[in-house]
Amino acid sequence: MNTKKRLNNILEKLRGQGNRLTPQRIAIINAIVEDDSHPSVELIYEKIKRDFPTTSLATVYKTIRLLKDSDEILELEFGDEGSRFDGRIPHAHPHLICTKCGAIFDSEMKNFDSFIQSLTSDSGFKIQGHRFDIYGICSSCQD
Amino acid sequence: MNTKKRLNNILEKLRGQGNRLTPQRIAIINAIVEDDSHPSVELIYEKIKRDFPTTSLATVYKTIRLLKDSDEILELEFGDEGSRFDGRIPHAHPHLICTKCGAIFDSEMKNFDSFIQSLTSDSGFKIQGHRFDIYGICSSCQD
DNA sequence: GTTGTTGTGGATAATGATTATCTATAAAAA
DNA sequence: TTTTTATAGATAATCATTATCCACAACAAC
Repeated sequence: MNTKKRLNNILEKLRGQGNRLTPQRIAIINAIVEDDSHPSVELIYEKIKRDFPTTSLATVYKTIRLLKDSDEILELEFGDEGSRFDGRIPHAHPHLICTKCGAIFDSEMKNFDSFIQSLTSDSGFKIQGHRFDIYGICSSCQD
Repeated sequence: MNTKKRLNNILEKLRGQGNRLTPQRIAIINAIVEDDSHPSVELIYEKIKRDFPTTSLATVYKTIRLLKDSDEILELEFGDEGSRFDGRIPHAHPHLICTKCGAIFDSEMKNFDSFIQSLTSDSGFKIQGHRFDIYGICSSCQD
């Protein structure tokens, strides 16, 4: 699905839940959905302020929360270093994280869910989700 | 390696690095090393206070930092909910986390490192480590 | 288009786990 | 025993995130 279509789908879903579609909100959602770099809150905030200079950081946080509650983004928490967000692939999947430049890359793996199932089959767990981060040095930073 | 032997190994390593072995420090390290429940800072703190009632929370944090810097414990950060610690298996490995009772179980998997290598072989990453948490309901909580 | 209702934006205080700071004291060496 | 200096304990500071407040704008009804 292309970005514009996904944006409209999300806006419609939110409207259907009784939320108002303010210009700031639309701008924030659009910024997240079109960005595949797994941006931080601060980065989204800076981008939005170009068009809406009076935007508050709280508004960014509130809109992100809205998207999370609707399962339209994936939050990757990093403790002290704050969170990064995946607005393109909202379901859990492995990420490759460069410890040098901070870049985050998606690593879609077919059958990853079934892999987890087999890994945990003898544990008696009823699996609900996961978080899989792989740390290393990206190819660019190795040069 | 049994717990007592591992405790002595850690204490010797720390002493060799010029650190002093205070009774509080030994007690904290022992508490972490003998506990396979992946305790929180607060839990360790409460346990230590039984024998050393005047212990400060800061001392627990400082000792944990010491162990981390020596790669003798694994910290599992959970953002708001604080950290949990694996003092038995200090290297990265998958964990099963019960979203109902909060219990954390180890999931040692042979060849997990080579699995990661194969998963990331076409990414150009030089792998350094990982974090793999699997969320679900443990067998006890399903009853 | 106008009006009325109410959810939202912006500013800022509050939160809470973790860290930094400071000084008396205890660990280790001589 | 003495001396040196790292550590324990108490507490303030930090910082990402959340809560709170009210003026205002989004949307529905007319």
